[in-house]
Amino acid sequence: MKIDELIQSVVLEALKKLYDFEASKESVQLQNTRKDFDGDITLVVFPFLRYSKKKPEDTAKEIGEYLQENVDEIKSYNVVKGFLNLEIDNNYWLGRIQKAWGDEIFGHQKPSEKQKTAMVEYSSPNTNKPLHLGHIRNNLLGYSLSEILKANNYHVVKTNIVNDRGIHICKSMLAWQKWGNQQTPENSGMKGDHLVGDLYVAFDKHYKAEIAELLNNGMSQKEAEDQAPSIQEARDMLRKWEAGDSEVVQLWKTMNSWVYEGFDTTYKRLGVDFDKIYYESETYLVGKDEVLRGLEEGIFYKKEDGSVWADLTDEGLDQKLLLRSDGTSVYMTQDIGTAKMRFKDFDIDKMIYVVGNEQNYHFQVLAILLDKLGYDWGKGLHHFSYGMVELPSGKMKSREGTVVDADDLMDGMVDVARKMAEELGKLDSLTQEEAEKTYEMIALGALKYFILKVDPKKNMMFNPEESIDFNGNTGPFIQYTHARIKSVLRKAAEKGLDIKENFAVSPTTISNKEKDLMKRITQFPEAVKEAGINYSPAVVANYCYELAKEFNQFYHDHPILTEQDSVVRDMRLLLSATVGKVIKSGMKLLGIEVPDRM
RNA sequence: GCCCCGGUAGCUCAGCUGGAUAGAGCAACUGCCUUCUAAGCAGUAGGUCAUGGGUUCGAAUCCCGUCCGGGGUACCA
Repeated sequence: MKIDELIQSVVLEALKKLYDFEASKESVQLQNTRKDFDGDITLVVFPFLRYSKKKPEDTAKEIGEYLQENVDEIKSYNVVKGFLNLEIDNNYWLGRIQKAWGDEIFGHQKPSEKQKTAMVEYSSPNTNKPLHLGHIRNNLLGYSLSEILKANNYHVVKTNIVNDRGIHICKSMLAWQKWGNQQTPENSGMKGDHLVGDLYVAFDKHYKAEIAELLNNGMSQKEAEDQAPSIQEARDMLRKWEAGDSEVVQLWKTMNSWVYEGFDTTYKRLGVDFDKIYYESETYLVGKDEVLRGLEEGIFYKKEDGSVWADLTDEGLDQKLLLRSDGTSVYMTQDIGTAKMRFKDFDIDKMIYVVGNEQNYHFQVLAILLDKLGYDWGKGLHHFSYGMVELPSGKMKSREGTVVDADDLMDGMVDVARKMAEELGKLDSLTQEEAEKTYEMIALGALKYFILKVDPKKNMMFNPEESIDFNGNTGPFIQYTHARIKSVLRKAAEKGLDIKENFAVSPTTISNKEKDLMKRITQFPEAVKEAGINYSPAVVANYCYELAKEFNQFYHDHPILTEQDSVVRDMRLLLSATVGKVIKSGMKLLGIEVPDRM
């Protein structure tokens, strides 16, 4: 039994014996003792005063006395106001570390029979432009959340819904036909998604020019936007696509394949992947059928112009469009179809959508609509709503060219990592190839940690000039700590020293810093669990940082290999090895690799 | 207008379901490499937790108002 559970139950016992009161588990508030006080675990006694009818100090003292007598691990206690600080025997912490080192899956829950299936949708790009910083946050969160859920005994299916059809891709296709000069990724050397993205921008440029001309000729803004030849042609192309025009469909397939190749490269570099990919072109008709069924069954209604709507005023919401008057489907229609297909394809217990908070309303409505359509899982959909990434210049806007491109960003960070490492002369002993691999690892580590350490729910600021940091509370700091540990372990191996798990030390030879570090390690499973419950990779990120920081403090003033007392040396070696293992394991949950040297 | 989210040090962020004197990093200043990796460690300075009320033994945390910022809001996704 873990020490806090034990203390909790003995506290309940004490309350019964001392004050004849049956308290609830929840009323026993245990927390880690603050650094400025003596002790390891603190019991807050304020809630018990009404039963003890004594002063806080006296109540704490009585409970403290009882605990010390009945819990072997409690060495001593002290009372400060209403806080009962308990000091735990050092050997207890050492025992936990010895156990943790031997535990293959320390921090993870054992996979069990009654594993639930969670499907996590993330990434969800449009196929008309390359991935940018906003997608990066999405991808990193989705991937990390999946890893964290796996560690919490979920069977996870990572999925991606690719928005591969619609007016946006037609715009790029049209631009290619008119101004593409037969360019392909092969003959231009361009990454496919960038090539298509540039065409999209080219379309927008021409379109804008046409609008300007029409405005000059006295047309209204709205009319001009509607009448411009480019947009007319794009719409025409979309109609042809929906009609299955072979030439259009062929071009569509070709250009999408360029984009997918580009995406794959970016995904691979980011270290994310998917178990199942859905394409909107394959789900939108399913959604349309569902909407039409809803219409027949009187769940939805049709307006005079032919458009189909849902009335959500009973739910305190508005009317929601489901099919346009021309019969074409909207985003909501497609999402209904995708959801239905997923629940048909998999035995899903928990469907999680990793989508930005700007779509909170959309997912609220989606859940209600699916529920109305008779799907009992509808209300159970979970929108993992994360905040936006803001730039110093404000919000990112594709058309205004203020986006930070994902590939460019990664390239830039690798450059900085390389420069930094060269200045420090850190990787001179490595081969060129090994060094490049390490730069990549550090750059990605910096980027991923920077994004994941922030509470997902909150908007965050990213300054491309300043946010690239490798010191302090950063990924590379944690990676560096791991490399340091590995270095010590290599030297230990050279000296023929093994990591021993079973040994006893005199409790007094464990320093405060060593104990702090041991306590921190034991908190890893709680951090993983909390991250799973709250859907928050940030919990794991911040834990890893605290652990690394504490290790560095320990490392600074505790010799390991040069320690004369062999038992103390073994303990420090074990402690270091365990920290290294936990850092690696924790960072893996964030999708961050850690190097053995840097 | 209405709905949702946020406001903590100059900047970027922690602060768990209310608990002790509000924590990190960056930036600034000061020390520490003949000893296991200085991408490190130690220290100084920096705060009316937007603001006004309320709830209670106790509020950055919960409730209400105000101000500021962001997002959404019936044929974009």
